[in-house]
Amino acid sequence: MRKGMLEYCIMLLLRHQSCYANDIIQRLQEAEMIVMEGTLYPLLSRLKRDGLLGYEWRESTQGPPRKYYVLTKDGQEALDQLDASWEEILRTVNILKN
Amino acid sequence: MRKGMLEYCIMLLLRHQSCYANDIIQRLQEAEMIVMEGTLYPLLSRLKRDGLLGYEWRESTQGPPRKYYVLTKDGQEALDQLDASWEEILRTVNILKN
DNA sequence: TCTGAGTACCTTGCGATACAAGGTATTAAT
DNA sequence: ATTAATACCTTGTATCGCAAGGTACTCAGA
Repeated sequence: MRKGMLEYCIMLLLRHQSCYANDIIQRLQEAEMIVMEGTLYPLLSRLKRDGLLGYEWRESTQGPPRKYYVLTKDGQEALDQLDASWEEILRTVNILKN
Repeated sequence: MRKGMLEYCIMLLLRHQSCYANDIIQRLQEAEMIVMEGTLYPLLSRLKRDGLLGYEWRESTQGPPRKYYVLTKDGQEALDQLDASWEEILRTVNILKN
C-alpha cells in the first residue's frame, strides 16, 4: 500500500537536511518504512532529472565519496503540492471510515 | 501518490454496505478520489478471485442487472490488516514531518 | 604490493498497479 | 428495428518497487 508514498517520504526527509542514499535508507527505517537500494537509486536519479533534487559530492572519512541530495526550489514547490495531496488522502480515508 | 490506496478505499466502502461498480465510482468521487472503470473492474475481479470479495446479481429498474460486491470473512480480515498498514503509514509520515 | 572487506553508486529484469481506449451485452424508448 | 443508456470487461501502455547482480573507490593486513 505504501506504493507512491516513497517519493513523498524521501522529499519530506530532505526538506530540512541533505542526505546520501544510506542516510535515507536508515532514517526511513527508523520511521518504519523499508526501502531497497534498487528502489532508491533510480528514484533519486529521476527526481534529479526532473529538477526536484540536486546533489553535491562530499568526501567520507571511510570509503568512497557520497552524493548528498538536496531539495531544489522546484522540489520545494513539488513537496508543497505533495503535502496537499497527502491531506486530501487523509480526508478521503476519514470519510470512508465512517 | 494514491497508488495502492484504491484497494483499501474500496474495501472500506464495502465494510458496511454492498455496492456495484458505479456505486463505488460515485462514492469515491464524493470522497474526492477519482477511479476509472478500467481500473476498478480488474481490481474487483482480482479481489473476488482472491476470496476477499463475493458478489450477487441484482436486477435494476432501468438497465441491465448489476453485480453487487460484498466483503467476505477473509476480506474482513484482510481489511483489518490494511487498517494496521494505514496506521503505520500515518505514523511514518508524522515522524518524517516533525 | 596485492588482496579482501567494506562502502557507495548504479543497472537490468520482473511483477503489480492504474489509466486510456475500446469492446460486448442488456434494457427501454422511439 | 434502431438508438441511447447502462453495466460489465479486455487490451495495451506507463510507472513503481523489488530482487539480483554489477562497478568502483578506500583502507587494512598479509
